[in-house]
Amino acid sequence: MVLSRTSQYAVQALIYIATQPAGEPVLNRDIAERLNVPAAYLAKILQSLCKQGLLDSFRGRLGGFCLRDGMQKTSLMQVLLLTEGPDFTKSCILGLKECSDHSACPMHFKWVPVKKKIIAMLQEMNLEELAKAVRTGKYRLADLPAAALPA
Amino acid sequence: MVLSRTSQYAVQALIYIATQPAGEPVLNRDIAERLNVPAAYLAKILQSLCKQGLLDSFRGRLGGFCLRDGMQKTSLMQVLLLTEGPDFTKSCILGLKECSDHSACPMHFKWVPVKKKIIAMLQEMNLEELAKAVRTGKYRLADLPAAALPA
DNA sequence: TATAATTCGGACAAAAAACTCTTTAGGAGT
DNA sequence: ACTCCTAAAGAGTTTTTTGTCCGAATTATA
Repeated sequence: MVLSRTSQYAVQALIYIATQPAGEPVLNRDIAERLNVPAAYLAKILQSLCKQGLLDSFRGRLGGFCLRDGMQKTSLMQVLLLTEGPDFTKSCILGLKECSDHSACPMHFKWVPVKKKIIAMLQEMNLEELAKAVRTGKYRLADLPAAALPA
Repeated sequence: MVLSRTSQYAVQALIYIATQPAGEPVLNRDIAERLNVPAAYLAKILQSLCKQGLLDSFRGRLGGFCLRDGMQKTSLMQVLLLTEGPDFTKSCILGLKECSDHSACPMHFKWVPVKKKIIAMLQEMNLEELAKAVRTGKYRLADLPAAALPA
């Protein structure tokens, strides 16, 4: 019931970045502090998301990470396809290499409709919306009291 | 989308054991061959399931593993609670230690109903039923052609 | 131009998960 | 009693995931 830690950090960080004023780069260090996750590891994850086109990065003073233009509405599904790999939704729950309607594992026909629900849920949540809900104070992004929010 | 390999092996093995005549111990070696899974590793998993009360084991000639009496109807939920641990269903999808209706992560209220579907699915599937469906040839347990079945 | 602040890249380390090997112990058949 | 077949147990190995460290490249500003 479970995403890899890498995916969890990625989603948390992306939502956090989306809560911040667009165009102003956010420091890796600040994200890491705010989310209470290892900074050096988070940096790797963010760098990878840059290469994959979700984020822009800027070096030097006033540097940091921003959502790339037009990526505000990226769905969690798209994010997880990047962090978990393109087979994220494709694999058999019991690990069979071949498992389809035609030749199925014993869980297949119960699992497929549930998996569809999961996919639908992930597709209907996007960074902008989630960030908005976090900004209103409705939700917590980390195991810490909601941080003071920018005016 | 996603069980640990350990859980996958456990479920596959338990269903396989349930397909075999009750009371006749099944050899670890045979299960491993049938499922195409590392035998020594599978043995550890089965030993653990013994300690946890799901299986009985017998040493020496005519030894092997059987479902413990009365465990035929064990649900996949019960199995996964053993293999994935008791927090299997309890943890936050974003990894927050505290995440509840009262103080939620941004995915919480979308995730909870989906999680309920998953849990319901896992609770309504039990070893006996699954084994029966496999015995009829309806489903495959491994990436191999369905094995010849005992008369 | 110098400096401080940042990301980038690669190597490294630690921890967890997956898997193996070897030895011991127990039970069945002869 | 002896032998063979099995699981049990524990240590060890390999692979993957998670996490650290450090030096180099880049940029704003004084």
